[in-house]
Amino acid sequence: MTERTPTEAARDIPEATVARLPVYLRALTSLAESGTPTCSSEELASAAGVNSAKLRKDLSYLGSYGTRGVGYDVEYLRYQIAREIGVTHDWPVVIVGIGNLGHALANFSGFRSRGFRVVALLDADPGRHREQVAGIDVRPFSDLASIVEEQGVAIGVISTPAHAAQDVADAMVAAGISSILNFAPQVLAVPEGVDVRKVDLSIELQILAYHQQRKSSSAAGQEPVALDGVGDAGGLGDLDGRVEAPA
Amino acid sequence: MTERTPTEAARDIPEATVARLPVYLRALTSLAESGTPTCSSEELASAAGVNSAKLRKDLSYLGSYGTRGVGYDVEYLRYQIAREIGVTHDWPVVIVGIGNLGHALANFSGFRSRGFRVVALLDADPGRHREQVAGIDVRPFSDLASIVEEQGVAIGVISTPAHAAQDVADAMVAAGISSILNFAPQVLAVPEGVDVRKVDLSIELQILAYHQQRKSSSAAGQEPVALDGVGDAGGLGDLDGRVEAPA
DNA sequence: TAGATTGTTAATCGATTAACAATC
DNA sequence: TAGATTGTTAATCGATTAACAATC
Repeated sequence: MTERTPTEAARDIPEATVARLPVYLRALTSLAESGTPTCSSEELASAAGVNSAKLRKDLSYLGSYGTRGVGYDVEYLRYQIAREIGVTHDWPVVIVGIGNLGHALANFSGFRSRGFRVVALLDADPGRHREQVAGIDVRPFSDLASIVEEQGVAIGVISTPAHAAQDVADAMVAAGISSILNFAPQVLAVPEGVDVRKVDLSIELQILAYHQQRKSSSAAGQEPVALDGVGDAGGLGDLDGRVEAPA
Repeated sequence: MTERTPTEAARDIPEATVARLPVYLRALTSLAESGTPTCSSEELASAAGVNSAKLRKDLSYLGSYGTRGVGYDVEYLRYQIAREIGVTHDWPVVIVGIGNLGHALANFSGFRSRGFRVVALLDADPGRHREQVAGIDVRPFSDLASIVEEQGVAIGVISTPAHAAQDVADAMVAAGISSILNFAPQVLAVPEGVDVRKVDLSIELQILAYHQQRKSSSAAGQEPVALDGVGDAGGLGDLDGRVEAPA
């Protein structure tokens, strides 16, 4: 809880709201492209996939940008949100780990169009240093520090295998990066003040599987297949107390 | 809100807990691989990147799988969590949209190793139907329904461009899929009972940018700025002073 | 037994939601 | 003015956390 000066105060946007602002931004961009000059909280909420009470509450943390009885000016609100998020200017980004996923990320147009500029692709494997990906040279990982300094990079993306991720994170932090997007399935330890967000594909699928399992009353899928080695972890007591009551 | 029979009752695991179970599972797998037979809540929590109170509270929703004074049996707890999530058996999965990201997903080993089996890759572009990706034929999108039926697919992954995503989702739902992992930057409308999780790369970066902006005193990603140098955050009305309510 | 650690309680914190007064 | 819609309030719900009694 850092103290704020009165001038910039009033500024404590809840995390849940911060996470939705980019969704609103996208919805507004879409409305703007279709030529809609104005929208109600109901319309915008629906385009963003939330309810209107939540939308209005969220927007209220930014200020009063609507007009009662009328709604919101699409362009105006869009700009205000973009400014709040910080995407009114360019953010240079480095991507470390240029395997399949790194390739996809480097080519991802959604970054560029939202103010994120990929300034370097790094990989520890010298075999990849001859490649170009998305028109950008793949360079040695050891170039990280100089690139970060020269280009003022604050955001790094990790798309290496899990075993390399912590080392990469350490190097990023040492180089001055303080925001990391981590795609490696690995918990990262970072110092206070460094933000890490993780995107974990297999975790997302597992969450879906959990709910799916409950929907299909355990029926759906196939037959239970033993998890390597773990199969009889519980032996008899296996489903002991819990006795599922499945099919 | 489905009614539960008494035998399988007691089963209402909070969403926040469900989302962490896969993290615990991974940490336990890692401990198991390193030959650790037993661990305390403190150790496991640290490996999973949460505090131990939260871990114990989470595990308490599953049952009492630990031993006071001792800790948890790694293999046993691992099996219990795997069973709870539903990854003790195989989940057939289809991926629709085999561009850069679809390629990466098809090749992602983390799926396979966690019980997700990619049974088909689909793309609407006939130009891609000759390809093989990760050893799997790319087939026409129109094959979706028959594949879902034949293979009992319950989970679908969408990695198409945004404009195609809703149509793909509709087709998936019509075919009988009721869990969708959506990578397209598009809000999906689906009927009650269908679960959608979204992974949105540019939203993640925007959330990082928001916090980064506040860390680096609002200035564009320029100055590296000391990590704890947040004290000065805001400079001097730097952000055109947050002078809200601009009429 | 003495030491260790779980499982649970209760307090706190943060997020969601419905309702409505303010006001365009 | 009358109708519409915001911004805010207050109630509710869910998640986190510290503390500790239970118990191995």
